[in-house]
Amino acid sequence: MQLNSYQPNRLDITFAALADPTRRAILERLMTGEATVTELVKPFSLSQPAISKHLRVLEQAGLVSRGRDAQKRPVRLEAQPLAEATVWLEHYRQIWEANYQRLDTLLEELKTRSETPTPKGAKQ
Amino acid sequence: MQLNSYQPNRLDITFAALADPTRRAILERLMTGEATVTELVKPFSLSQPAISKHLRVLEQAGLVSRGRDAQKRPVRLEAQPLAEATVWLEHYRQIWEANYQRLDTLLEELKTRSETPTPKGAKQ
DNA sequence: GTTGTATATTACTATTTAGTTATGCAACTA
DNA sequence: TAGTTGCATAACTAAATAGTAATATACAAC
Repeated sequence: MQLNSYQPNRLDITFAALADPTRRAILERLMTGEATVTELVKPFSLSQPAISKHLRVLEQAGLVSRGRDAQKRPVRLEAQPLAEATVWLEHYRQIWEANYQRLDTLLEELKTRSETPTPKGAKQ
Repeated sequence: MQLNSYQPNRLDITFAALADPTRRAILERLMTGEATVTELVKPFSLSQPAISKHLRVLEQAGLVSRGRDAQKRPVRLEAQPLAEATVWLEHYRQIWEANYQRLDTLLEELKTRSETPTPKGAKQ
C-alpha cells in the first residue's frame, strides 16, 4: 500500500501468519504441547534466528504466547485467532453455499418452466 | 525460501490470498453475485490494474473464476478453497480445544482429588 | 473504419518478507 | 569466575508484493 500507510487488522495478520508452511508446521507441532525454541528448530533445516523470526510473527498474530523458564522461552499455542479466522471463513462460505443452492434451484425451476411454451427470444 | 525454490501449496496460496483486505473485500462483494472488473474497481480508491492484479491472485488461488461476456470478464466466487482452509483451521482448532479441555478437567480432577488425603504418586 | 469501452500487460518503484551469518546477553553449571 | 546453553538482535541480501502510469488488445457500436 505504498504511501497512505495502511494499518493491518487482526484478520490480515492472522491469515498472513498462516500463509507460511513453516509457521503452520510450528503450530501443528505446538498442538502436542509447549516447546522451546531449540526444540522447534530441530525438525527444520533452518537457522535458529529464522525460527525465532517466525515465532515473532506468530506471537504478533496472537497465535502463540511465550513463557519463561530459566533461559528457555517456552512457546505455547493460543487458539483464539484461529477461531476468529474460522468464523470469517465459515460465514462467507455458508453465504456462498446458500447462494449456490439458490442458483441451483433457480436453474431447476427455469428448466421445468421451459417445458411449457416459452416466449421471449426462444428459438424453440 | 531464497534458494532451494519451494513450491507453494494450495493452503499457502489460499491463506496468502485471504491475507489482503482488498481481496477479502472483493470476495465479500462477490458473495452478492457475479461482478465485472469495473464494478469491482468502483468501491476502491485503487487503479484498475491494481484490482486486475488482485483478481489474478484470487484466480490463482482458485477462489474466483472468470467468464466472458463480450468485452467483459465477469468474476464469480468459487468456494472450495474456502472450504479447504476452513477444514484446516477447524481441525487444528478442535485439537487444541480438546487439549485445553483435557488440561482443564485434569486440573479440576487434581483439585478435587487433593481434598481427600491422597498419597503422592498414588495410582490408588 | 473510427471511436469507445472493458480489461490485460508492461515497465517501473517502494516496501515487506524470509532467509543468512555474526554477535550479544542472560542465566545456568562446573 | 569461566564456560556453556538458549535465545534475541543486528546487518545484510534476494525475492516477492502491492502499487503506479502508460500502453496494448479485443470487442461493440456507430
